[in-house]
Amino acid sequence: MGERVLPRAERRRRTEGKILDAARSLFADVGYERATIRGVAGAAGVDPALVMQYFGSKEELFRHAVRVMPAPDGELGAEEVVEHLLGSLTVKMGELPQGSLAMMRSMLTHPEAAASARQVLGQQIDRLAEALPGDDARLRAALMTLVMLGVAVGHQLLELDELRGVPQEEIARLLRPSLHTLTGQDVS
Amino acid sequence: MGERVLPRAERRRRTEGKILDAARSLFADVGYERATIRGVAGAAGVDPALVMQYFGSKEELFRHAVRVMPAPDGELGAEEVVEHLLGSLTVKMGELPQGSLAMMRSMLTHPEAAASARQVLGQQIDRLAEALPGDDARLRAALMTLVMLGVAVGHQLLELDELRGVPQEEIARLLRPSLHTLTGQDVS
DNA sequence: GATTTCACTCAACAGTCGTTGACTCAACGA
DNA sequence: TCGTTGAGTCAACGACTGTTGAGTGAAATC
Repeated sequence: MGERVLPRAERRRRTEGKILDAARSLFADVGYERATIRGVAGAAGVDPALVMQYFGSKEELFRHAVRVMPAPDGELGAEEVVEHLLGSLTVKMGELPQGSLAMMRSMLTHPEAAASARQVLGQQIDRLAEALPGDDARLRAALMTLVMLGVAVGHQLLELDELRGVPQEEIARLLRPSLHTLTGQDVS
Repeated sequence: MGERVLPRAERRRRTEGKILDAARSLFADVGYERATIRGVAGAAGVDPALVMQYFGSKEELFRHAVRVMPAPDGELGAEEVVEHLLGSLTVKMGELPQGSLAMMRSMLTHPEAAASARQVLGQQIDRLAEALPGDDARLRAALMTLVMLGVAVGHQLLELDELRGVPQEEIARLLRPSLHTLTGQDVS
């Protein structure tokens, strides 16, 4: 057939990619503890020993699988912060990168995933807080972040019937006022 | 010492209780998959085989540990629904019953815990929805429930620094307007 | 007081897991 | 062309898991 002979470096790259894809998918589906090296290797069409040879350990494989981008930041106004959050919802409802899903799926049971989640949420909170007025900005930023986390968990991981098939625009529309009141813009 | 001789039935009851307490605590701390029968038995000061003899299997033990009360319902107005939610937050911030914590901890990785969580959240949503006006009441009820879930997860399970030591009244105060806008009371 | 019941323990089985070392064979450099 | 590198496989080890069956001794029953 069209079986081209690939140079070694390229072949290595592709195999590593297949393993990482399989790992991300499995971690996202069943979480860290239920995902097995054998399962990942099987899904990638590869021997389990190869996974170990490439990534060293299951922990390290997980670490590579959930590597998360450092969030490109720019100065935002308090107003557009809400839209940015709702935008991240849009991406969350569609195809949230499987690496993030894997991290979220495991964050309640795998200590390292929990630490990673704390870090990601923490810098999200930091970004929000410095765009919000008031001295309890951090607390309100944390609550806004957790609102989004709750919705993402309910939709992506628990797959609640009430959110199934609901267009993200409608969720964003309903959530917008709630997030807006948390910005502390309006005087009480 | 004061070692009274207990009748068999009473002794059995106490031992089962110790096992269930240990199970709830361990399930809540590390989740279903990382909790072991040996760990539960050790914490209860009992042989692992006894846990099996009493509860049949690890699954059954978990089922008994997370048994949740059927939520005593009464007809509520749309207004007081928010206060009821915030009240459940109060209990969530303090000592949410360990059984519920165990269920929450495991809901992302253990399929049966996920099903249980879906059921509990579902009936919570139902209660809310029938107290809310509008035809998208169920969706708004689901979002309100997920808001609370997100806060509970962030505080109880992830233990975010931003929420550590924050009195529940302040969280309730900040969350109240957000939940209120989700009731759909105000015209747009 | 003899017998039965039952709470509880001990030791082991069988399966699965992460991990490892020796091995095969094709691509590479000289 | 020949030795070397490295991608990939195979079989196994040791640890840990849920689970089980036989066994022990004290409380319950007669």
